[in-house]
Amino acid sequence: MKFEAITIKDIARALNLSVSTVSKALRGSHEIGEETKQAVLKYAHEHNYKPNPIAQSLKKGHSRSIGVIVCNIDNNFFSQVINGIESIAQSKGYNVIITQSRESYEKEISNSEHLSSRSVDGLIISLSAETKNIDHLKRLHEKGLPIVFFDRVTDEIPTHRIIANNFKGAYEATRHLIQQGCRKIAHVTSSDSLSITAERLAGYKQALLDAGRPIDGRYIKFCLHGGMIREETHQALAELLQLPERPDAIFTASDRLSTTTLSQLRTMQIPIPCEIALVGFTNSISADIFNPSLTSVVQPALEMGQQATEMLLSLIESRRPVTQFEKRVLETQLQIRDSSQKRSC
Amino acid sequence: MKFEAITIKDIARALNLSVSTVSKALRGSHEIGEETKQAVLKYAHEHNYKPNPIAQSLKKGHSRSIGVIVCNIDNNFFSQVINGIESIAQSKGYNVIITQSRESYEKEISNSEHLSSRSVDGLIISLSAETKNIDHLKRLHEKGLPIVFFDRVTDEIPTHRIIANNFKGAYEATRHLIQQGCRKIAHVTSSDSLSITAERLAGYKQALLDAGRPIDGRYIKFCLHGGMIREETHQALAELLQLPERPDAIFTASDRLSTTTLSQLRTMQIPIPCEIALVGFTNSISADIFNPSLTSVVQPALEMGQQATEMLLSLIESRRPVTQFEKRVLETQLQIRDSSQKRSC
DNA sequence: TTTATTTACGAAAACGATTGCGAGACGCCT
DNA sequence: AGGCGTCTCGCAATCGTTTTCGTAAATAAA
Repeated sequence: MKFEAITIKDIARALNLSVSTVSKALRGSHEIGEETKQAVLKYAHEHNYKPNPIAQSLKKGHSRSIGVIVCNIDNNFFSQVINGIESIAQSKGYNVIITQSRESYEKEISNSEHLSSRSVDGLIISLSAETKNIDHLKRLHEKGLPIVFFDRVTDEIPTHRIIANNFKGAYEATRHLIQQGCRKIAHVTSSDSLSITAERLAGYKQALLDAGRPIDGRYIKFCLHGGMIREETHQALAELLQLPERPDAIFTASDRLSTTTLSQLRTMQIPIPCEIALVGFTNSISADIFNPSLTSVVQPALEMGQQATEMLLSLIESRRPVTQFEKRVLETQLQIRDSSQKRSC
Repeated sequence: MKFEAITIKDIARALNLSVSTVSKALRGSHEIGEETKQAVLKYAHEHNYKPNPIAQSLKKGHSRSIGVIVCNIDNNFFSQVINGIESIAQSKGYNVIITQSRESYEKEISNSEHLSSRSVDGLIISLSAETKNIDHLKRLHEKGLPIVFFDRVTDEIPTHRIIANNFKGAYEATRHLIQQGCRKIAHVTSSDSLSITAERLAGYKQALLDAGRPIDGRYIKFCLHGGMIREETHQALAELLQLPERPDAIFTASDRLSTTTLSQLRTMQIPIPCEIALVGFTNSISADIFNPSLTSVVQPALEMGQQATEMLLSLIESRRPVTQFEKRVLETQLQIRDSSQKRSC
């Protein structure tokens, strides 16, 4: 099956003009007479002519499309970011090609190469949990592909970055738990190679320090797959619960980790918040109907996507090489709900 | 900024060959000597040559990419479907371009035209809630664009379709509520122009009829935006609660509708399931941690995406025009949780 | 030795669009 | 009338790749 569309040639033939004349008329060139121009425009419109973007891309050397790599779209944070990306991209006439790394280093590489060879004009990416080496992105960047990092970023590549204030978000979450009277606050987080992990961990630690609490490594658990594998989270939880002094609060550092933890604490029939208080780091739109409703740090995901796209497009459309790079930090918000409030116990 | 890649020409020049020879060597043509072939392959590999897919698309008339239109990716059902689509597409070397109609007829039109003019080889689509007229898709289909419908389908276009067994899913959900002893079962559903709405409504009605219950239109509420607009759902709920005989159960027919309804019943402090039992139609991975955990009809979303893609690819890759079209129906599953179980009251 | 066949490669057109340049046609000026 | 500029338009090259066809040389067959 083949999709046949009307081309500039068809118009030229029908109107007995040359291809170049039609092309110029379509673009409103001054070198085409008003009469001819109108005729072309009229015919084109009547026959619903749409320039072939493939041909245009080939000719112009860009595709007016941008690539996105996230670990998983089945995640409220990322799907909201993508909404932001799409809204800006669409308004500026860019296509968005979304791919998922599924937290796999290999897939991240193949996706990035696939996208670049598909001539995307730029890339918006949040690193996978497995990614420790970013040579594949360096290569592309050095060859001139504009890249913007969001959320899980790296400073090894000189380009724009945009993240949430993970440190502060984690700090506030932890401080909140402290204020609730929790004494043993555990932190369940993702792969330690991720920037967000380090930032959130630092916020957690600082809050403890500022409250004069000790930092105990046994209360910090890394889940390399960020909650995507239930057993992993389950294992981490089990270890926490077997500690001589059981934690009376858990601060989870990612979307999936938060829901998985909540789910598993419930199957273990551990009362939340009374036995264990819980604060998540999630953009779930359903956090308020969880049982118990989940206190969480939420990120301005939509805005992050929008701003990332704006930064990328400015890179793409910049006439001269950009040398000044920005690192934007968006504020998070702590939404306090039942899962962390000890006073009701 | 410009992304410069190595081309077939560069190889030709470097090896003192003609472009055509290089091209053939790269594709392993028999008409190229083994020695030359190896030299080309070696050089290409060493310089990380990647054929320009844009040029290939232009030449071959297809792009090895498929377009997807859903109303919203920020929805567990659709993101799971997309996961399915991506998994198959990627394994067959196809790119996926995802767009969102956001339930808008206008956006659906512009997206479909954008995609087709971007030379996608095929389209996988779930209709928007606003869509009543599908001439825009008919046009594309008649011009030869392969289309596969899923979830929200139409029979006005002769092509493959894949849906869940919405009738049966709704039937079982309603029957379950009847078995729980509910006497006044309301149905909150989406726009009545959607195929899924009609199918689920029919299942709901049939279950009532089979139980010898009357069907009362006042207990059926249509939300044109499918829960995307809170006020709309709120309004529907308010009307239901003001009925002389208040419903003692609600069966919601879509993902967002289910969470929104649950959320709003909770803010109204109506005990679930005791005052009102609730059954949703959702693929939320968090349904078990809702408060109360939500009984729901879940669709095999991943499978639906996979099969839709397989059907589309068979259409795309078919040598001759396909005239035999399939309508696949996948079974749903009723996951019974707390929100519908009256016995604990 | 001549003719047929195979092997190995190159020239050129094509995909659809863009664009610099050249060339008629026309009017205007001196 | 000749020269000049202006206005319109077409020619042809270009983007990177694929593919058809042609052709030279090498080999096999006669």
